Amino acid sequence: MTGLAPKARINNRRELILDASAALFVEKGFVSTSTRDIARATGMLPGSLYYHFASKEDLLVAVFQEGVQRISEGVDVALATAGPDPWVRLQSACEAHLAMLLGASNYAHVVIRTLPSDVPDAEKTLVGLRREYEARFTALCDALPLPLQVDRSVLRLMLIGAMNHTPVWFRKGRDTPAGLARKFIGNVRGAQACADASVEANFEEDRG
Amino acid sequence: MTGLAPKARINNRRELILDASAALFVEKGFVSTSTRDIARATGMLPGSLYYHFASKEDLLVAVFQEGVQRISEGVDVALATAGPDPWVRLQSACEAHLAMLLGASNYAHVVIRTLPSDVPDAEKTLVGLRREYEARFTALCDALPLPLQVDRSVLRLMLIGAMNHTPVWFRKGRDTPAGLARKFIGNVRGAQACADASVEANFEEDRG
DNA sequence: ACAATAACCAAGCAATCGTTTGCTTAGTTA
DNA sequence: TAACTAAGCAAACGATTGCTTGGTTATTGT
Repeated sequence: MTGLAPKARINNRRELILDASAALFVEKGFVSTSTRDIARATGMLPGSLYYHFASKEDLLVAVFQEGVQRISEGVDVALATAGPDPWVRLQSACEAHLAMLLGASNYAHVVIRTLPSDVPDAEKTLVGLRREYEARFTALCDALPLPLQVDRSVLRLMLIGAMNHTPVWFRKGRDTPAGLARKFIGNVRGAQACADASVEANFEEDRG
Repeated sequence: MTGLAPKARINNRRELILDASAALFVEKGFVSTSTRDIARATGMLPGSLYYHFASKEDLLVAVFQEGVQRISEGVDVALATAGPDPWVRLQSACEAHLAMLLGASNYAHVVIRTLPSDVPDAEKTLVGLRREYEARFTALCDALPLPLQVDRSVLRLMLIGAMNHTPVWFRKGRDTPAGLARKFIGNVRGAQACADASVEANFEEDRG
């Protein structure tokens, strides 16, 4: 009777709780979201949440984890069909990242909106999860054909900062994740752009 | 006896309260900072704060306002001695912005760390203040000699996003605001860099 | 049919929240 | 010295917070 895994009952509302929490965490932030808010959104009573999650912070960690997994999968899928060109690969990753961040999934948004230092007890966990994800961009930037004097680390952090700031100003309809990814990469291609300038003007248009 | 302005007593602790609040808002965020935290940090009792500020939100607005003013002044001063070159001017502005953000002044950090949507009642005020400041970068980016197809608005938002993300990863000693500004601008100079490549390799070193 | 348990409700706990109130003290002005 | 006020203390207000506890329902395997 090791019985750790709970047998799946028909209606497992765990996911419902996670969905509602993700939406609320995006809308009001973690600290400003009360367990009663979540309970109300799921049609339960506050205490009932604690059957599924040990604490409010555990709930955040679960949402955060799900967010990291989804955005990771999105990027990985994009990279799997991106071809060999380093710049195209980076742009594809950015497009997937932005699509997750600006699209319907609240989970990814929680990951970049939640400041780990706001949740001291879970800080290390969250930072670790995020770093694990961002390692993808480390690899992508290291693979770029860049002059030696370019600080790839700064380039990566620049891109990540720029992308994670988009939820503040993005307006659906005026921009698209694909369009932004193209402009972002275009802006940092730098010297490369001189050589092979308009080579992929057509590549950009068959997406988004 | 219109007497709206309070006569200055010797020890006006308003600034002390603002300083302590700014530090705490940076460390723990606005929502997670209690009025008791602020009171303890200033050596007062919680209620005494309300002699100086009508509400906790008003206190935030005051800190935010001070932050916007300081970072604006920093950028304006930098621009006043930056010369005519549009790229140099932009880089100087970025350097000043980063210096404020990563330096000793907590006020500037509050401005970029506080998500206005976390404070619904003061949201419009904060957004307005921030936009007024960021207008400087709109002008700077519009002045850049760029190919027509470059979206200056996205370039600006990219830079701002990248800069405002630096507090997350910046390590004093490993980087400097001036160094980062140089790298940031270098990364987005793009096609320009081909033409006048190493012209200002010496310009960068006499600062920071 | 029966025991087991997943899933939830109902109620309330102690702690903390932002804020208010009434009063005191120190300093200024007349 | 008397009137006034800036500044803050002491104490508590009602509301909200995350969470616990004990009981209830409904589904499940046997």
